[in-house]
Amino acid sequence: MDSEVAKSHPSNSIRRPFSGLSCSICENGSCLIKRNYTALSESDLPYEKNNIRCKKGHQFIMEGAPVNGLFFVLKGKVKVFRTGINGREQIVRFAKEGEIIGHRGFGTEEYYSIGAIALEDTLLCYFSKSSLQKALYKTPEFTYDMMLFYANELNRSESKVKSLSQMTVRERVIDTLLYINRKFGENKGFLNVVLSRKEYADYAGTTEEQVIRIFSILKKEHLIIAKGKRIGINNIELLKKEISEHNYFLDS
Amino acid sequence: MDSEVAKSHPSNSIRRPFSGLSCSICENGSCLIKRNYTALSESDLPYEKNNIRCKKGHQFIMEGAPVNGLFFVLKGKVKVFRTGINGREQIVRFAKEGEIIGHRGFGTEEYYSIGAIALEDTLLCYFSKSSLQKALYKTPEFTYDMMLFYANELNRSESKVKSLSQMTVRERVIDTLLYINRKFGENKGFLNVVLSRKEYADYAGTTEEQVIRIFSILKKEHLIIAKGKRIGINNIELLKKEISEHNYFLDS
DNA sequence: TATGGAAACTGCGTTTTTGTAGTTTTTTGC
DNA sequence: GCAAAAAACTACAAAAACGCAGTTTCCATA
Repeated sequence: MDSEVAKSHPSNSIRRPFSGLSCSICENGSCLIKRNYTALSESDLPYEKNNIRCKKGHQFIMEGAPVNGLFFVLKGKVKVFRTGINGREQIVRFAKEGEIIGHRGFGTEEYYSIGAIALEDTLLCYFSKSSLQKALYKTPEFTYDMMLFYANELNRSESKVKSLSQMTVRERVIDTLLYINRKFGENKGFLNVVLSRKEYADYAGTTEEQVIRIFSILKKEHLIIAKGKRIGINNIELLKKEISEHNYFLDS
Repeated sequence: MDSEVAKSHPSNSIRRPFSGLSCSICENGSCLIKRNYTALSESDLPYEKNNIRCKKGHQFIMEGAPVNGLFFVLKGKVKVFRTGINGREQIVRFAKEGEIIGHRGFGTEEYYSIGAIALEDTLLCYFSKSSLQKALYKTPEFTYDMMLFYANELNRSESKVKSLSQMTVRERVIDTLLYINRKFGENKGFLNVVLSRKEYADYAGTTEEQVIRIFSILKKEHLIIAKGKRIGINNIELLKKEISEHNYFLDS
């Protein structure tokens, strides 16, 4: 399967770099990287010894720290944020198993412009900048995939620019709920991740009180349900319809 | 010089793809592409016959049109936008000589999510998707540069997300003025591009009236001057200072 | 340089969003 | 399971942003 994907190279299929890295392999201590890229040998993209286990709440990337490489999420959930005006937190995105963290700093910046915190116990794999550059240099397929990955992230980011500049707060909160739903899915009728109202606000670009107010209204309208911190989406079709004019970008 | 840049390949220097294409060459009819990428031959990235001359106000990319390639701005100024809610226009970015237009659609989308209009008489060079993919496939350096270019755009876009979600309208308008100043520069004390108040608003994510109101205030505070549509920045240090907490990303 | 149309401007009322402060509910650690 | 702490909630007041409608200024063109 891997080789088949690799062969189809210059294509428009959305394929995430590192999609060939399998979690189970790294979990059992000795890590052999299952590769998409047949041209890569062990020495090109060596497995770095420091697989990192993060407890819930641990911040493993600090804003402003020098960029030495990037993280690959093997297992768990992560929030990526930056600190804004008056220390107000801006959540850039959420990440789960199979995604890359810290790639924004890879291109041109010397220091991380974001911080990253584990939302639950999380297993990470770390790749140094130098080993990545070696791999990129040697493997056009890999570089091409990285390019597409960035292009995709750019689309998602621009979609957010649009929503922030044109949607009402209510719409942005709904948009956030749908994003979380796409990203983490549901479990027994509730979103498969527990976030505080403030975290919803920090992603939606508003305040905690606004989120609380709008959640209250949505509950009265039977569009969502809330049991404490756990939120469930009752009528996803109506929610989608409400923001359908605004073509939000699918980012599962 | 070109070959020296090309040799330094896996580096973090910000180098725009196509930076080796020189405007003067294309202007005189017969176009020989001056290349950064020594590995590329004429057949890899052929010069497409349709160099396009756009009159001021001409829209050369329509939203929703199929993506067949991308445009390289040889000369002139362009605004890139998308139409949002209630037909409200959202200006995504401005582009000048040496920049790429339509690259967002290149990655994974089949249709342009943006439109592009020439702000003045503009000369464009068009590259088809297929010839680009061939060139990308063959030339890791080129792909790497494209990757960095996307990474850069991503940073700029995320910076905008931050400003939209955390700045006041006044701050966003100032931010826009500084962006225009960085992008197009000044000429005899005035910004080197003429935009309507509505265009400033569409970039800042607010309304025409707000821009007018804030321009009035800034004039009274002697921070800017306005002679009709032409805007000049009087005290750039104070303006920068006002939004200095918010690390806006330099995008010249 | 006169003129018609477009853009810029202003004041004011309305709506939306935010902030404060105090109460209730939920979560967490022992 | 209990108590303390944290988070969620509510009502109200304040601030920010918006939209309309009418006026003035600018600018391209005849």
